[in-house]
Amino acid sequence: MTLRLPGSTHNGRKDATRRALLEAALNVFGEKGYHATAVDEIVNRAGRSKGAAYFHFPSKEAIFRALVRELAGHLAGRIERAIDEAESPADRLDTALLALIDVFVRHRTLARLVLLEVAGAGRAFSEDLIFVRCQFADLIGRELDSGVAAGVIPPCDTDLIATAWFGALNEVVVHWLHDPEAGSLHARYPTLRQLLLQSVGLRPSMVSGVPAHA
Amino acid sequence: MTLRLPGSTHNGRKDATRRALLEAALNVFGEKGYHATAVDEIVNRAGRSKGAAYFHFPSKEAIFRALVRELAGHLAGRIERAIDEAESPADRLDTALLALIDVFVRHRTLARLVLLEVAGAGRAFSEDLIFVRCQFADLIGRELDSGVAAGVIPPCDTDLIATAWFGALNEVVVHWLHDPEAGSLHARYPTLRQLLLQSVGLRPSMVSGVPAHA
DNA sequence: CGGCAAACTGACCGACTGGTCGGTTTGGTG
DNA sequence: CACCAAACCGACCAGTCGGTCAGTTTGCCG
Repeated sequence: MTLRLPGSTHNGRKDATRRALLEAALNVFGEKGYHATAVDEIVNRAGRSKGAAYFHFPSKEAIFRALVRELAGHLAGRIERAIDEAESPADRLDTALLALIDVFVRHRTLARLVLLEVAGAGRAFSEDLIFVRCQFADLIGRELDSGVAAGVIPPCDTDLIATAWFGALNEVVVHWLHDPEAGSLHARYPTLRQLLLQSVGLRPSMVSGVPAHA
Repeated sequence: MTLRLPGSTHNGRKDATRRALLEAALNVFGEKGYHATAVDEIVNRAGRSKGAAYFHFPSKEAIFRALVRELAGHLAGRIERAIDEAESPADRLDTALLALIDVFVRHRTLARLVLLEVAGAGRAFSEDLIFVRCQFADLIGRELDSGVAAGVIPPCDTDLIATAWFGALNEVVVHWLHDPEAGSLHARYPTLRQLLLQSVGLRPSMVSGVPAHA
C-alpha cells in the first residue's frame, strides 16, 4: 500500500506535505500528549493549512494512528538491523535489548509517544497500543525462540516471557523519562541485562561481554 | 486539614456524597477514560448535581487525582495485609506478586484506571503516575531488600529490580486487560513467578509450593 | 494556451464541556 | 421558632477545537 509511483511534482509535494505533517505531529503529540494537542498546532508547526491536514488524513485520530504505526515500524526495523549483526543466539538477545534501549534514549519524544501516550489516549487506541507492544515483544520473542531452538534456553512460554521482558524494559524507560536526572539508562543496563538473562537461565557469562556501548 | 469531628449528620451527608462521587468517577473513568468522561456523567451516575461535585473538588482533574491516590493506597494496603501472613522472605515475595495479580483480576475497572488511564491522561498527571507505580514497586522492593538481608538473594540494585518486576507484571496484566479471552492471569502466574524469582537467583523450590490460590 | 483534477487554503461552524453562580434545601444551634 | 452556614442544585456561559467547504493555486496533459 502507498505504492507511490515515481516522484511527479504532484506526488513530491504531496509526500512532502504528508511528511511535514507527521513530523510536526510527532513533536506536538510527543510534547503535549494526544488530547492536549490541537490540530491547528500541528498544522501551524508544519507550515501547512488545516485543509491540507484533512486532505491527507480523515481525522485527528487518523494522524495519530498513522504516526504511531509508522514509528513503531521504523523502530522495529532499526532494531532488527542491529540484531542481525550479532551471531550467537545469546548475543542476538543481548543486542536486541541494548538496541531497544538505545533507540529510546536517542529519541525521547518518540519514546514518550510510543510508550506513554498510546496507552492513555483512550480506548479507541487500544488496538494500536497492543499492536505496538506486540511489535517489540515479538522481536524479543523471536530471539528467545531461537535461543530455545539452539538449546541455550530451556523450553518455556516465550510469548509470555517476551511480554514480561518488554514490560520490564518499558517500566524502567518510563521512570527514566520522568526523571532523566536520576541516572542514565545505559548505566542501568548491565543490571537489567543480568536480571533478564538470568530469568531464563542464561548465565551472563554466556554472551560476549557488554561492549561498553560503542 | 479536613479535621472532621464525629459524624454529625452534616458530615455524614458530606462524606456520603464524596464517596458517591468518587465511586461514580471510578466507574466512568475506568470505562471511558479520563478525557472521554464528562463531569456531568460522573455527577449523573452519582445521583448528585454538578454543584455538589464542585463543592467537594475544585476541578475535574482533582477528582481524578483524589480517586487515583485513594485507590492506590487502598490496593497497597490490601496487598500489604496479604503479605504479612507469609513467613519466610521468599514466601513473602511470592505472596506479594500473587496478591498484586489477584487484586487486578478482581477489579478490572480499577486496574485499567490505575495501570492505563493514569499513564496517558496527560503530562499533568505524571506525578501521580510515578507515585502510583512507586507505591507498588516499593512494596516489592521492600521484600527484595529483606530477601537480601536474609541472604536468600544476592546483593543487587533492589530498586531497579523492583521496578522491572512491576513493569513485567504490569505488561502482562495490560495484555490480559485487552483480551481476557486469551487466557486467565492466574494460569500465567506460575511461569511469571518462576521467571521473576529465577531472575534474582531464587530457585523456585525455595518457596513453598503455589497454594492453588485459595 | 485552455482545461482539469489534485493539492491546498483558511474562515467559519456547531457541538461539547469545564466551570460558575444565584438560589434553595438541610439541619445544627441558641 | 429564627437564624445561619454548610451542602447542594442545575440553568447557563464562554472558550475550545475537530471538522467542513467554497474557493484558489499548482502543474500536468492534450
